[in-house]
Amino acid sequence: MKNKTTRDHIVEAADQLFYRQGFEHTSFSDIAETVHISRGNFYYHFKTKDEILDAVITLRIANKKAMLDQWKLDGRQPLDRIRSFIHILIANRTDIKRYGCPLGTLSTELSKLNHASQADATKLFTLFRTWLRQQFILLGLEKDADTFAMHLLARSQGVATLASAFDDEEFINQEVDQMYHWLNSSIETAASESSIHN
Amino acid sequence: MKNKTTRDHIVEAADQLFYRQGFEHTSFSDIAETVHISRGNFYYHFKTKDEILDAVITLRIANKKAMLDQWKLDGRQPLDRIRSFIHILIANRTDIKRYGCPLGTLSTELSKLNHASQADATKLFTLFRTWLRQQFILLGLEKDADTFAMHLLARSQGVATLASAFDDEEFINQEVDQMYHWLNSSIETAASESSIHN
DNA sequence: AATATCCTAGGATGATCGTCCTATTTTAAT
DNA sequence: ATTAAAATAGGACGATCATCCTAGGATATT
Repeated sequence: MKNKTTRDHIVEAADQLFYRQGFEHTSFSDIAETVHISRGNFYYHFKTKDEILDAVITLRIANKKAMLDQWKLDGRQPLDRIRSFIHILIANRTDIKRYGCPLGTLSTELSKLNHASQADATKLFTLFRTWLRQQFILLGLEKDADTFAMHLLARSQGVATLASAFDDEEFINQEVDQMYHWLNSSIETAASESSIHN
Repeated sequence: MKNKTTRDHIVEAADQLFYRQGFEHTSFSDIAETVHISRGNFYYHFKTKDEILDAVITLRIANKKAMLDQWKLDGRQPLDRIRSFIHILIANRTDIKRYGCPLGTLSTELSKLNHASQADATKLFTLFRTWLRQQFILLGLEKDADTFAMHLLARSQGVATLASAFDDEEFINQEVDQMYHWLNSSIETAASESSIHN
């Protein structure tokens, strides 16, 4: 494991601050203070705020990719991997309750700012969408794979938003249970439909 | 219908701008330009930006209440009223695709800003939550009324966020259809369970 | 040890923002 | 018609922001 560079520290601090305070509401000074670095030093590593944003998005994509890859290395099967995705809401429930979903809130904010990097933020969604779709395909649900993927993304998103608005952690548990049930019944339905046609 | 005052024009312009650009990203000048009013005149009507925000939230609550009341005046029954709620996603799909959900995006932004009015923004959610719960109770689903209400809120929220992120209007149609089905089957399930116990 | 490159610090700049103040015009009441 | 109040205009202020610049210190290569 390489030693972290100043640049790494900046990006990680910005990542957290953008998540907790939002991109626009986070200033250079905020990040500099967090990293214990002078504002001037900043400019050496990042010429503009947009460059930091790009770096943060790149970092987030890399982190999420690494997480998905790790699940595969752990030997989890497709169904279990989808369950792991749903379980993210539980694992991160404290942060989600406080700050919402890191994907959705950034995407929404950049959309309102009409920011050039909004397309990059959407790539984070696309990463999960493509990955979820692939898992459903591996389960033999090719026909509805993308629909299922988008459905799960949307529900996770909604749960995060409302859990944050109502400051309600129990709601996350409720909805996660329902999503597990939905997953089981979707697979059963598809399996019985398939057996009918065979 | 009373003539609109300058104050009304300001609040309506702010309402739209906060929705499209976000609260923080909208400046006094932005609103003043939209209303064709000098920045100075502004201060006469609203001493602080937070006052405008409060007025906007109050307006939104009033508008939504009026909408719900109208449905009742139209003679719609509880089941149909819930369908009308789901249908909002279709009716406002163009705006939702572009700017997301007006409730969720404001609530999320104020949460990140740690803004004092965040609790008021949540009242908008609570308005729908309470109303939906009441409709489910009228349908005889007392036990799960609040769970159902929150479930519908969350799904609408998620649909809006992803439709905006992926700029995908068709996804809204897909999910709305699924929500209609979910509504029917939830009612059927509850009815059959009730008949078992009787 | 010399030197070039990397890294850091902190102030300067111009723009924008929310807020405030004061002067002028319009409207309403007597 | 006179006068008090409401409404409007536009500039001023202090703070904050992203960005830029310059000077000095650290590090590495030779």
